Amino acid sequence: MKLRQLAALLQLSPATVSRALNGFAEVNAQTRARVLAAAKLHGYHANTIARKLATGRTDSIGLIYPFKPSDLGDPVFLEVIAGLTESLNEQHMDLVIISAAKANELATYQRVMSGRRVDGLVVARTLVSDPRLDLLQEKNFPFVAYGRSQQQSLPYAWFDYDNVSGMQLAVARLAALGHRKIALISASLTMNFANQRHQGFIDGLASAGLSPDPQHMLNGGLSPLEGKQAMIQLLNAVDQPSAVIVDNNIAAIGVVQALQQLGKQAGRDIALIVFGGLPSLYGESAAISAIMQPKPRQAGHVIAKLMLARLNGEDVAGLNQLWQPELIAAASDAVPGSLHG
Amino acid sequence: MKLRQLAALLQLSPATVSRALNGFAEVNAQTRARVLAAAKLHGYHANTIARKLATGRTDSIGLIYPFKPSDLGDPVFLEVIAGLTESLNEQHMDLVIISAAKANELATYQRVMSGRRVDGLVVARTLVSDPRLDLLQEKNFPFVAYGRSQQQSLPYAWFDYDNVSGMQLAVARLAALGHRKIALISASLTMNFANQRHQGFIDGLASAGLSPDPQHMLNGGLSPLEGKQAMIQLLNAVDQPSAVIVDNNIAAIGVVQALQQLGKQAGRDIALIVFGGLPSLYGESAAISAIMQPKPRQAGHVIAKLMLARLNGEDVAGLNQLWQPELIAAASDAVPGSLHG
DNA sequence: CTGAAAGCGCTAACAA
DNA sequence: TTGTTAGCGCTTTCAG
Repeated sequence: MKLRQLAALLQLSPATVSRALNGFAEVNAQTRARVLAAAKLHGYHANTIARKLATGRTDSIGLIYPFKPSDLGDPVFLEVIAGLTESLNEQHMDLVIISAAKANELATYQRVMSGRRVDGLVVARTLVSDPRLDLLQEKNFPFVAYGRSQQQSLPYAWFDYDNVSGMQLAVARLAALGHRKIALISASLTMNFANQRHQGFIDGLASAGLSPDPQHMLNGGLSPLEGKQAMIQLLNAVDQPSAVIVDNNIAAIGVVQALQQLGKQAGRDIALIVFGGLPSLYGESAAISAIMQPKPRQAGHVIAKLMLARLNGEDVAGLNQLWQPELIAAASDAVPGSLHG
Repeated sequence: MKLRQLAALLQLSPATVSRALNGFAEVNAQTRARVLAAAKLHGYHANTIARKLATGRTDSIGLIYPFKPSDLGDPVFLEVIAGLTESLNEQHMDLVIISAAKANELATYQRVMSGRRVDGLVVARTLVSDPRLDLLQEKNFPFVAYGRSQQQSLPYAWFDYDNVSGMQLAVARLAALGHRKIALISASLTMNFANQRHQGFIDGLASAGLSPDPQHMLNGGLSPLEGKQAMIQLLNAVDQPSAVIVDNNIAAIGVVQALQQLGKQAGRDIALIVFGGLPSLYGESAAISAIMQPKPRQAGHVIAKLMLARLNGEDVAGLNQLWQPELIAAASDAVPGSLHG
C-alpha cells in the first residue's frame, strides 16, 4: 500500500493524505479522521526512504563503533547507548550502529558524512587530540561528543562526567585514611578520560600535600590482562603502595585477579578504589569502593536531547553537560594507610 | 557535491558516472578511471537515501531490541552482533538497532516492515511459540532467526546452537563422575533455548539411567538475583543435589554469589557446570566448567550470510545452521558424585 | 481547506 | 560505450 493508492481509495489527493497523516493543522478534522481510519485499516505506513529523500532528513543518528571486547564489556557505555536509543525512538529516530575497523575509522566518518547516511553522529571514547572532531567541525557536520577533547578551538556539543573531580574524590578519601603512597593504574593517556583522571590524581595528591611518584603511576591498561600485569608490578615493587586507584573498570577486573592470584585482599592488604566500579555483574562488586558515574541511562537521554538541539540549529556553545561522579565507599579501601606507612 | 555536479564537471551524463561508480562492466576503462579520480578528489559519495529510493533496497538490516540489562550482559549475544555488523559492513550494509519496549514489540515489527525501513530482520531470543515469526512469515518479510522456535509449520532461515546436545554433554559428564542427584536451574521455559536445554537435561538423565526430580529443576531465572535465589534454595534443600547445571550465564553469576555467601566452593562442595560459561570478564571464569557456544563472532558472520542468501531469494528450507556446543572441563565439576551419595 | 505539479538524488530501461 | 528519459514514493510550494 502506497500513498497514492490510499489517496485514490479516499478520493483525495496524495498531498491532502500526506498532510493529514503528518498532522498539519490546515486539514479538515473530518478529512483527517477519514484518512487516519483508512490508514489504520489498511496498515499503511509511509515508506521511510521516500520520506527521507523528500525531507532531506534521515531521522537517524549514527554511532561509528570499532567493535572491541573492551567496549562491549563496559556496562556504563552500554547503558548510555540503551538510553540514547530509547530517547531517539521516542522521536521516531533510529540509532544506526556502524562498525568500523580502527584503521579506517576516519575514512568511515568521511563516507558516512558525505553520503548523508545519518543526520548526526555521536562520537564516543574521545581522545585528547581527536581528528574525528576536527573532521566533523571542518565539515560542519552535526555531532555530540560523549567525552571531551582538549584541542578544539571551536565549541561543540558534548556530554561528559567530570573526570578530574571524580579522581580527586578518590585521592582525597585515601589521603584522609592516612595513605601517603597512592598508586594509579591508567588507560592510555591519549584517551581523554584517562588523561583527565590522571590530572585529577595529581591535583588530588597536591591538595593532600603529596607529590606524585612516577613509579606508582602506570598507564596503558584498558584490558584485564594489562590491569593484572600493572597490579602485579605494583605488588611486587620494593616500594609498595598502600593504596591503588584504577581509572577504568576493565583493567580493574585484572587488578582483582592479580590480588586473588597473590593471595591478597582488597581492604585488608591494600586499599583499592575503582573508577567506574567493577562491572555490576561481577560478584564482588559490592565490596570494592568506587567512583561511580551515576545514571548512565539518563546520560543517554541527555545525549539524545543535545543531539536534537544541535539538529535544531541551537548554538553548540550552550550544549554541554558535565555530570559529577560520586564516591561509593565500601570495604576495599578500609585499610588505614598508617598501617603501612 | 552531488552526482549531477560531478557529471557536469566531467562532461559526462549522470548515468555514465553512476555506472562507473557502481562498477558496471560496460564503462570504458579510461572513463571509469577519470570518474573515480574525480570522485575521490572531490570526496564524492552517493547520497545513500536517494540511492535507496531508486534501487528499492535500504541496504540495512534491522534488529528490534528490547534493551534489558540481561541482554546487555550476555557476551555471546554481543559477540554475535559484532560479527554480524562486521560482515554486513563488508557488503556496505548497516545494522540498524531499533529499541522497542517489550509491550509494543509486535507493533514495532509491523511498523518497520510496513515502512520498509530495512531489507530484513534478525530475530533474537526466540520463544517456543513466537508470534514475531508468525507475523514475519505471514507478511513474507525476510528474516533470520537467531535461535529456533517450535510452532512454525513453514520453514524459515535460522542459526542456532544445539541446546539439546549441549545439555546432554553436561549431564553425561556429571553422570560419569558418579553424580546421581543433578539439579537444573533454567530460564523461563517459554524461551526456546531454555526449553530445549531443559529437554536435553531430561534426555541426558535418561541416557544415564536417571529420572528427573522436579524438586531439582527450578526455572524462571535469567538474572543474577533469580539465579542466586534458586541456588540458595537448592543448597538449603533437605535433599541436596551433588551437582548443579545452570542453563544461562546471567543466572550463573547469582549462583556463584550464592556459593560465596554460603561459604561453599564449586568443585569442592558441589559440582557446577554453566551453559555458556561465566562472562569472560568474570575473574573465576576459568575455574568453572562450561558448555560453550564456540565462535560467537563467526556465528554473526554466518547469520549475515544466511540473511544475504535469503534476500537473494534462496530457498529458506536450506538456510539453517546448527552448531555444536563444547564441553570445557575445569575444576568446578571435579567432585566425584559418590562422595555425596 | 484541497489539489496540481515540481522536485529530493539517484538508478535503470531504452535508445543511440 | 554513452546519453536520454522516466521514475522510486513521498513532501511541499504555489494556486485555487
